[in-house]
Amino acid sequence: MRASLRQLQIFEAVARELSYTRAAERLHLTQPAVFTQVRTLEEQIGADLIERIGKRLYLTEAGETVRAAAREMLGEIERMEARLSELKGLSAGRLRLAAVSTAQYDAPALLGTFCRAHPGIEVALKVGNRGELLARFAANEDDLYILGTVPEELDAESFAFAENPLVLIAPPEHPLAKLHTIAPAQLAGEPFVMRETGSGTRIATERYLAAHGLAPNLRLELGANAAIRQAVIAGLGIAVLSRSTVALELELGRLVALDVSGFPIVRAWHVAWPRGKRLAPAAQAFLAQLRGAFS
DNA sequence: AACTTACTTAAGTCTCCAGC
DNA sequence: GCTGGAGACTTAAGTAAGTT
Repeated sequence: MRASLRQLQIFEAVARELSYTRAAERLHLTQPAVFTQVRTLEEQIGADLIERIGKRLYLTEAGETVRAAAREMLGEIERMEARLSELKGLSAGRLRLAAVSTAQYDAPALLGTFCRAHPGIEVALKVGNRGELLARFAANEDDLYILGTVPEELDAESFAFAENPLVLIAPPEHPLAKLHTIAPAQLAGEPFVMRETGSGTRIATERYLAAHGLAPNLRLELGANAAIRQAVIAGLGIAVLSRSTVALELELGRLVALDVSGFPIVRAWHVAWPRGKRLAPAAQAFLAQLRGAFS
């Protein structure tokens, strides 16, 4: 048998996703490439590993066996790489970082500083919404996670490393735009554009409104901060967003930050990792940089 | 019935490497 | 240094199943 490590790696991804397309996305390949690799592996092994019933894929018994073996081998290789990079210190290694989408405006600057200080370290940044990030956390897919607040029920170690002020934005022609020290009660009935339930800024907005006895008037729910920004510019409502998300629009005057008491809501960015996780030198160095930046 | 999604196949490109 | 084969990948076109 001449199965290659690459074939096993690709097969493992397909077995995990039960989809050639999703495995291809995960591996940054095209779907036919993934398909042919798995087909070649099957030919090498001389057995079908995957069967298709209708549109769904299933692992055969041989597939389950190969998958278990592939996981062990790939895990062993990962441990070997980790040990080797420890031996090499910070001259080599990998930092896998995941950040909530709101942080995507702040994260690159942090990474830039880190990459200049440690050019031998390969850095991967995944950006997703809060739910996606927590799923990745649960699956232990990254070294460190950057998010607004760390859920209490999460078994994580964390610390705050930067301020994250949330501003209340409106288009410049909005009646409240010219006013100063606006009372929260004047927001009653204002239509809001918000992120999906469970997002950090959504939670902060609802908490603020509730604290002032206001019921949220949700006009539009959008899944991305950029979309919310455009909706507010278009006059569909007002919104609470991280200041870094709208810094450029505020500067250009396409949006204004309303001077409502209580705003900006000052929150902090947190970095988190699974409690007890043995962090690689690269991750430890990144944490040290973050600690240095805020203190 | 038309459309969308997902898998399959064929043909071709690119890169690496052994052998001359 | 050149050449040809192998391996890994992409593009393009096609088919089948599920959805609207």
